[in-house]
Amino acid sequence: MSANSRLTVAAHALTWIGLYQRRGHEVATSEQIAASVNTNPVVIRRLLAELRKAGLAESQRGAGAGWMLARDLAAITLLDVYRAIEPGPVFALHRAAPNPECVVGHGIGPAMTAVYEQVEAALSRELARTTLEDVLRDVLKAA
Amino acid sequence: MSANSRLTVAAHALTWIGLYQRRGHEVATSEQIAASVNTNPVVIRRLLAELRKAGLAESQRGAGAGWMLARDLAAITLLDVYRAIEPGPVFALHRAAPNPECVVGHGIGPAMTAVYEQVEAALSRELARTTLEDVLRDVLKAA
DNA sequence: TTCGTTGTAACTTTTTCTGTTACGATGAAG
DNA sequence: CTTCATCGTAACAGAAAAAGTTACAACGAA
Repeated sequence: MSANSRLTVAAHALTWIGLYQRRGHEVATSEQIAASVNTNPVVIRRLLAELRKAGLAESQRGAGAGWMLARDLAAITLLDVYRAIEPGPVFALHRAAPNPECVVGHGIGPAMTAVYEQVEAALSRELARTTLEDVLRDVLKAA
Repeated sequence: MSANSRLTVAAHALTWIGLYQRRGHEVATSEQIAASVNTNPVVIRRLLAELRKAGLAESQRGAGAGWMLARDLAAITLLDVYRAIEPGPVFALHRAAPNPECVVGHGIGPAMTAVYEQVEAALSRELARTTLEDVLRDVLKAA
């Protein structure tokens, strides 16, 4: 599976902002966040832009600009983050449509789709069980 | 998510072999299977080679060669197939290690790993609930 | 010996994520 | 009303994996 790190980085960024704000700061810059994640600030801005569209983050422009949480860490689940940044499903059907004249080729798509929907539902239930507050608690416990 | 169709194609191939054998044939060739999946025979051979390593399929060489199931369709779950062809996890941690001097950068890896293990477990449970016999039944029902 | 099929290497194409550079837009501060 | 730090975003390069393709040696039943 060509796994990606988008959910990890998004959770990292939001958790970082949450902790930073909890320590009395107004806004966090993409450069600060990128320094913690160890990546390029543009990568962070792109991800946070998607999270803003989903109503999880907010940004200010101009001098003293930066990023804030739109809601408390406890009100953001990993499912919220996942849905904000991963539009596609985990499993895909055939790249090219299978032979419709073959019984299996004809029926396999709907059959697998039904299974994949159950899998996505289970995955969603699991991601919904953890909030970013839980993540931050684990992070601070490890320190 | 960079979804891939490997599980779909593998399930398709095994189900096709199962149905073909059930209709009285000894072996199925990669060319026949590829015609149903609508792909290149080498793609099928590569996938089936991995399934053979996992003990799900068998092959004969020489003239009249081809592929057979190593066990009945009812004894193969989608989890078996998934494990045979997908070595990696669904979610990845950071590509480059985050800043270890930052509290979040230091603790986020273990925290997310714990979550991802729960997610993979849920995904496995769900895939284990469906056998290829179930898939074939759905396929034939749709015909 | 023939011949159809597997086994596998090698290469190309496609796709997605990631990293990087560049620069206009914004808006608070002075 | 100028300055300047930061966002917003386009554009492109690089990396990695899946998928497609070609080629050919190895095999083994007939």
